[in-house]
Amino acid sequence: MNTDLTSNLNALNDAQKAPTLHKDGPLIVIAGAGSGKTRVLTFRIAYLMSQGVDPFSILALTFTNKAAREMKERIGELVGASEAKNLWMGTFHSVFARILRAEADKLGFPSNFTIYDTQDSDRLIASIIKEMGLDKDIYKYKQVRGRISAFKNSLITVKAYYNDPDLQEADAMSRRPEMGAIYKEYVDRCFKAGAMDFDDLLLRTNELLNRFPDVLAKYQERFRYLLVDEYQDTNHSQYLIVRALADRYQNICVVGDDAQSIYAFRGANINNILNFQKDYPDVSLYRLEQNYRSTKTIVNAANSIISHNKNKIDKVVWTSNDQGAPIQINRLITDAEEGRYVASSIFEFKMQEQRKNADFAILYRTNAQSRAMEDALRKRDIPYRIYGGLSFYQRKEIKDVLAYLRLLVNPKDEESLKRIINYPPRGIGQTTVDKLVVASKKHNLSLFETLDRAKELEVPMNAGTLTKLTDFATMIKRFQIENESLNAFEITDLVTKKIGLVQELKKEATPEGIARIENIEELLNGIRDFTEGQKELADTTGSLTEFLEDVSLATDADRDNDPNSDRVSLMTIHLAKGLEFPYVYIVGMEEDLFPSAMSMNTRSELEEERRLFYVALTRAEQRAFLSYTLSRYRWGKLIDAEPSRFIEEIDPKYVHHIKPKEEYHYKPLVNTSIFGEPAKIERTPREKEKTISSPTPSQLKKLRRIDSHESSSEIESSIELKEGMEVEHARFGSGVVERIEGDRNNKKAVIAFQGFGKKNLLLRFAKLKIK
DNA sequence: TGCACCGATGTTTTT
DNA sequence: CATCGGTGCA
Repeated sequence: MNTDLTSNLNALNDAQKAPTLHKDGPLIVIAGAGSGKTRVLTFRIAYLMSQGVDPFSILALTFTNKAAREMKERIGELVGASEAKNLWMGTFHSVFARILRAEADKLGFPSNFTIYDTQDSDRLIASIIKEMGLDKDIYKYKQVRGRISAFKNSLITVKAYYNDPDLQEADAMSRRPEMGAIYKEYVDRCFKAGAMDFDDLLLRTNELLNRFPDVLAKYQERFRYLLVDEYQDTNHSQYLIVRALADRYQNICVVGDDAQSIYAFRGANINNILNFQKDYPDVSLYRLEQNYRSTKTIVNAANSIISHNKNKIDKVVWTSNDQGAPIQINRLITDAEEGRYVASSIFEFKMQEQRKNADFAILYRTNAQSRAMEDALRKRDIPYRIYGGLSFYQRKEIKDVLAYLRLLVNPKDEESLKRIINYPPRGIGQTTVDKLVVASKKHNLSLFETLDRAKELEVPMNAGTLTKLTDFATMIKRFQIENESLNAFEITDLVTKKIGLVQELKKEATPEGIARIENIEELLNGIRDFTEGQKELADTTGSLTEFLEDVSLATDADRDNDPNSDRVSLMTIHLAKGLEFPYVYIVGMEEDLFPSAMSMNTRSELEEERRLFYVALTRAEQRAFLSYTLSRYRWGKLIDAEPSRFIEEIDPKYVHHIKPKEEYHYKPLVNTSIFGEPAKIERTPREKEKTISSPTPSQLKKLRRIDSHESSSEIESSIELKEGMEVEHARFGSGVVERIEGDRNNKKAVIAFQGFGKKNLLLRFAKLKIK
């Protein structure tokens, strides 16, 4: 065995070593948060390779592409990068998209099939509803899409739907008797367009493995060792794929934590992990319960939260780490103030404890909450990076360019065609498109083919329009020919130049237009990097098809161009899974927001929200901060809020309620630290709530007005401080200015405080009072 | 057919 | 508060 590997293996604890060294046969690792789950997976793969297992026969399914990449890197460090390269690692979606490309013809799909994203699906469903003449208020496309997605994830095909009277009745009962018809039309249209949506990538893989035993056998042979990370978040469709592939050799290793199952809304079935032992009677079960990540306070507080759930595997996560600081709970008036509090707090910790920006994360339940945080961070010049939300590839201008590329790779792609047929405007309007759709149905041709042959098919339209159609078709066909001899970057460059999109945006000369041009340039850079990167890999060609697949399955977290830059991370709790940060702020701890109003109807929904909170809290290594507001902007209106029930569920011995300082709001010129005196806690937060005077509605209005003004810190920046001055700091008490350095916004002062020693404070933000 | 404007409408979470 | 779809006019 590689000596590096041996010495590294010795660094594992016994509980980690056991599953790592388990060679053949099924095993399940129930791993508590922060217990070294990823380590076990990486070492296990490295160990298998050291035992002579061919890397080509190992398939590891991870939850994100990023996780796969990082794991591959770490394995590369253990066994050598060239060997590690041959491992198959990725998300279910990306791995099986590749397999489906190779086998597409068996299912009647072109090998360069398009992957429809959620937006494509929505548009298609909306147009089907419209074409069928259904009431769009009853058939809401998002609900319909959700229903179809649920069917697919449970492997209910159109045929199965029609064979199941219960399903049909359920839809009829909810006044949607045409659900099956929409489902059928949607599937047909996707097929005709040579397109698969996200769910199809799994459903069609199942179809492939079920219908073609030889194909199944091929991949069973190929992937003799299977590893699945985050197994608690697999849905039924994924579960069946794994079971089918593992059936022959039973070398299946799944790792997960039932307490961190947070994807039920997209079909994840927690029973997959709860019942794993039933599926594989010979299974070895390993538990990792020692947490290496967090303080005792955080681990125990998290345990106290999850104990409120009924449906779980019993385990005790523990740690030998220090006790650590209590979890701070802050009450703020508005969401804007919450942002300011977080920014101030981060700032103070940076100064006092010499922390980097990257040591901090702000986690929230919904993407919309990021705005208040961004505003506050910007005001304090704290660099940050947002993950998720509207991802780069979902921006309009990017989707427009990509639509051209998708269309020339797969001319049957109806959604892409509709998107760009008149963008930039070329005089082909809705009426024409509608006529083409009708004709394409009549002749059973794709939309592009119909358009291309509009004349011979005698689609009724005037000569001018016909010419425009021909011009468009000619342009696309020219791109197709060019594409044969160009790589992904060159063809994209050509297309963006030829369609005149950039010129169009330049003409606008608006800030948004400029930003869009920059985005398109960034896209081009991204494609160049991609083609360069692919040159080194033997099994790929750097073709447009591959790039488009990468793009459609990439998440924003994958597009991290400078992972080393020092920034505060902002993301939803869902995206934070698997990550860790020294300091974690969990904001918006309010009823109806977290837990979400949509998830309080059933016990299981509420339990999932609670697991989500568990995930959030266990991201923290050293300190966690919770905050809630009394009112927050939602749909542009100020809504009253109530503290989340989850706050009360934490064992009170681990929390510390920060007493709200009203002066902070009423007199922004007075320098008060947001960290006031520790509140004495004998009561639950909700009881306490009553004793602390809540602002009256008119006061609230006044607060809001102050709130919308400049933050107090900016006003303070004008204070002229000189050496030798005596000052008062809300936290450090009184002190003497020893030295002033820096200029303008970055003016700093070294101040000797009594009892706290010397501190270097940035004047712009330090809350100082001159004595 | 294209564009500017208006009102309705909706927000969980993501591959 | 955004975005979307619909409407009405050039």
